[in-house]
Amino acid sequence: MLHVDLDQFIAAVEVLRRPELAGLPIIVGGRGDPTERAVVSTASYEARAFGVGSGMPLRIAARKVPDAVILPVDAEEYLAASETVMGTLRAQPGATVQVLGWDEAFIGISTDDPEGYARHLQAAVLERTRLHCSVGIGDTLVRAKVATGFAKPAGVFRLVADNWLEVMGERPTRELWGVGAKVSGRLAKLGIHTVAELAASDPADLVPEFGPKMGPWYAELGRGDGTSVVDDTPWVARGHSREITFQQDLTEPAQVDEAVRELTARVLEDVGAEGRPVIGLTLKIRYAPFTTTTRARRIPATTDETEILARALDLAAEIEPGRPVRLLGLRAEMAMPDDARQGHTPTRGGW
DNA sequence: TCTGGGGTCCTAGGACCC
DNA sequence: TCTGGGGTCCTAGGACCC
Repeated sequence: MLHVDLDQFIAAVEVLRRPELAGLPIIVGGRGDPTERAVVSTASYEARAFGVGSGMPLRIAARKVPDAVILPVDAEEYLAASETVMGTLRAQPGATVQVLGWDEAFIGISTDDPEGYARHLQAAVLERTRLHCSVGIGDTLVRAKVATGFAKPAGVFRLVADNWLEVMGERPTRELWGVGAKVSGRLAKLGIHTVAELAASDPADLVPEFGPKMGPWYAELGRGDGTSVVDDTPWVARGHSREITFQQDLTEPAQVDEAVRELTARVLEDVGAEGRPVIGLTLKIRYAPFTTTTRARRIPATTDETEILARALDLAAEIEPGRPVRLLGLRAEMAMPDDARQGHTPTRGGW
């Protein structure tokens, strides 16, 4: 299968509607105001050269790149561009398309010439959207996904069982899809630093550290193994959430109360559009300066918005009085239809 | 330097039941 | 008084991804 990933997607979409920005260091984040509390969503390659990356505070990014063009996030525009890209991929005869996000998808296809097919896809996407993409070819989803990293920008790379260890073996485990900073550190404590070492590890040896599911799964990941099924079953969200970072920390209970009403209204916009009952609520609380905690409740299934608001306010009542609050998030978990796809990427998280 | 906003899934531990 | 063994459900927290 193939994995398609648009190059610097958000920045590229911004350049499409403002061609004069081509070649400039572009930073997209928040409302585009670097004096506000916000972080970078995407930086163009020109801005990345200054050390700016996703997740960095916008204020810091602006300091690193004094000449940067800083733009607000325009989710609707990116979603529209994404739908055109995915539509182009789905229009390819014989292609099964599993969307992973705005700018990524797996493509299941049967072909004798995957490189040729990859080039064909790139040309089709470029012609339809004027956007460039990179394509990874693999014999598992994990290998295809990792391959795309070697294809950037605008290239094609093949990673299969035969060359997996040759290409990835000496690289740190952190480069695997699903291994982050924490897990790579815990693996290192077990003497496992490289992908080859992880691939050679006994899955049972990882169970005490990572549990019965994750332990063996990491060993499999080290070998690049896993599913090779591209699943285009429509995705059904398990829940919807909204977060607000306050420009000034909240100190009064009345402010918190008002914020929870606002959050609930926003979450219900998404939930209400689907009409599925809410079965759980989670309130995320970030106290200043930086401790995050959650309060969760399972609730009797309901679509009654007054009832849901009352439950959200119950959770808010558990916020420690007098402690400044910097962020609040509310997540509503919804009942799942029986035929919904269960987990559609080889890793938890993602889309 | 000071940390978005949207998601998914796993684990540990306690409560509770038989 | 001391306390099995298995199971499910729930909450809090952690980790990762885009």
